[in-house]
Amino acid sequence: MQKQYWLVKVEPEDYAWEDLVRDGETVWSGVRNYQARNNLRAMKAGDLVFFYQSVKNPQLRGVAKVARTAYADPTDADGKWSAVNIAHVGPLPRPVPLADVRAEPSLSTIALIRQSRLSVMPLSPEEFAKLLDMGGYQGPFS
DNA sequence: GCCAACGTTGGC
DNA sequence: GCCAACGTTGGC
Repeated sequence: MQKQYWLVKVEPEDYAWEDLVRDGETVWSGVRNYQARNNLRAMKAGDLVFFYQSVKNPQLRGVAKVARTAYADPTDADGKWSAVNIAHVGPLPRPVPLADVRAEPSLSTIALIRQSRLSVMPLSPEEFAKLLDMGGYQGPFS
C-alpha cells in the first residue's frame, strides 16, 4: 500500500507543536466535521502528517505520523466521531508560514488554501515533498 | 476585533 | 428540498 500524506490543523492554545514534542504521541480527537472525519478514517499506520499551527502565527511546524488508525473518539459520547493517534517525527528547521504556501504557485491547489476551514486534509506526494523542501526538512521519517 | 467563508439548523 | 438565520473557523 502506497503511503499517504496528510495535514492536520490545530490552534496552539488547544494543542501546540511543543506539546507533541513533549508527549511523543497524542490522541487526535475532537474533530466535528464530516469531511475531516472521513479523512481521519482513511489514515493508515505510518502515513506522514504535517502539523499546521492555525490562527496565531499560522505556519507549518513539523512532521508527525499516524501511530494508531481511527477508533471511536473518546470525547464523543454518541460514538459518531473518530480519533486517531499521531506521533512526533521531527520539526521543520524553517517553519513554513501560510503566506509562503499561498505565494508558491505549485501549491495553488492545496486544500489548505482552497478549503481554509478544513482541519484534516490529504496532501499529494508532490505537495508533501514541496512543503518538506520549503521547511528544510532532511528526515528521518521514522 | 473584524469579517469572509462555509457548515449546520430548522421553518416551511 | 429550499433557503434564511445562525454559529464557527481562521486569516488578517
